[in-house]
Amino acid sequence: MTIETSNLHIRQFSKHEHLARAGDPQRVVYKVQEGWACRYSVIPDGRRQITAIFLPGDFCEPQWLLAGKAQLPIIAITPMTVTEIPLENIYGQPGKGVQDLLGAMLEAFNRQTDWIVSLGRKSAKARVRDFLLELHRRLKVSGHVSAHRCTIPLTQQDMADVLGLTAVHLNRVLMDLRKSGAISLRGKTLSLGHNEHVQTGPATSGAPHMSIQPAREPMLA
Amino acid sequence: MTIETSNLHIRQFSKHEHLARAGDPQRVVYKVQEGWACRYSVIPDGRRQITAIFLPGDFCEPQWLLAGKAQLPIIAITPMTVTEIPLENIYGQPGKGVQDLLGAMLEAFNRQTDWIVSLGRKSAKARVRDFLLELHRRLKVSGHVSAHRCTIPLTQQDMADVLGLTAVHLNRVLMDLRKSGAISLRGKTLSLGHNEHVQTGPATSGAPHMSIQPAREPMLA
DNA sequence: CGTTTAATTGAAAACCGTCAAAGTGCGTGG
DNA sequence: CCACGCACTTTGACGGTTTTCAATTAAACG
Repeated sequence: MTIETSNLHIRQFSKHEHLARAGDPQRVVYKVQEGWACRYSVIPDGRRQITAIFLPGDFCEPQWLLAGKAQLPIIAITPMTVTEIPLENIYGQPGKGVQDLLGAMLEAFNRQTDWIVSLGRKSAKARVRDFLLELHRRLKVSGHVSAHRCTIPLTQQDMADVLGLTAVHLNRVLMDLRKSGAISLRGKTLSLGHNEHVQTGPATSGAPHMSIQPAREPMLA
Repeated sequence: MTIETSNLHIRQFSKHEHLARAGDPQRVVYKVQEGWACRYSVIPDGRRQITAIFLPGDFCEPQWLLAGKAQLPIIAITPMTVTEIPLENIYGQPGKGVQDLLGAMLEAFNRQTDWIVSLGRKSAKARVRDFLLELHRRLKVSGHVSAHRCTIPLTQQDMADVLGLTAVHLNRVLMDLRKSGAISLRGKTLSLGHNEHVQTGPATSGAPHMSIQPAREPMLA
């Protein structure tokens, strides 16, 4: 359902509804207002790998501007509210709109690079810890978090599919982290002990407020 | 060393020389003419994860156009010849140059998504097989390959660092693949049995000749 | 409340890493 | 030309991590 509100198309998705399916032509990009979504692929044996998580404030997905279609399906993890950003209107004026999207694409790119490092070289425990800390960090930006506590609407199967683990093993790691103190996820509530903001790893995603840094002149000025 | 040849800056790198270091401002993007390079990160315990491989014909790295700097180091795997593409000259005219770079960035993005799936959900054997097949496929584009044979200048440690494995285990998988027939890497020579061109997996990287598919009008027309 | 979905636990096996050593190839210098 | 050094590959034995299969408990939802 689409509603026009002062030049802003608002749209809702219900839990487990697809925002896009593989190959769908996309003439809009979504900006998430409320709720979580993810991009995933399913391999032949039926297992799933989640390859991106979309939180409030995120664009979904910037690269649709370039590709004109969704390569992979996006599904809502919770009920969602999004605004639609039409791509047609953006071509003519290569200004702030395009710049924002390309900057967001760069962020997403760097986040993927970090996940390759995580999946390739970190233990299950470190992956889980870093993932939860990253979620907490990203949620801060949109104010969905108090100092040491936030809500994670993912099931353990969802997290396992992000982290390249089985749900059973993820569960064991979560228990382990609880006993180790510091990080505990009970139900949907994530609690961080103190001193959990320390640098745990992202090499590229960098500072919370990363933006485009042109070599000389701003691109597309 | 930089040589001017009809408006084309040619540059050489020797084996193991860095094309860029973490944080380096970049006012150019390279186009690889000869040789291989890779992007990597090193985690605190000293282990390395390679997050991109650059082959002849590839841009290294398109996202420098947006970021204006290298987030991660790039190192030459073999001696290399590259041409420099200055970014300043490209800003003014948002034409083919920018479009090529953004298209290449999209390809790199999709390739990273595929590697997340591979690292997260495939066995070591499938990862190695798919990686070697992908290299063969990519080398075809630049004609560095005969039908069922090509040269892979990577050491087994390099490949292990791409695939998130130890060099010892990678070696065992390679032996296993040789005995299983079909795929064998001996020295630097990769030989494919017949019928190894079948679809093994990439969900997003798509057809060899992927290009930007605008939703309506070409972006930056 | 009953039904469904998600979380938790246990035991066994498969997969992959670690450590240590030996073998191979290749270029450099004597 | 040969000997040496060096980097890379290969092998074995062992241990740890993660998966698999199966069952049970707890929580969420009508």
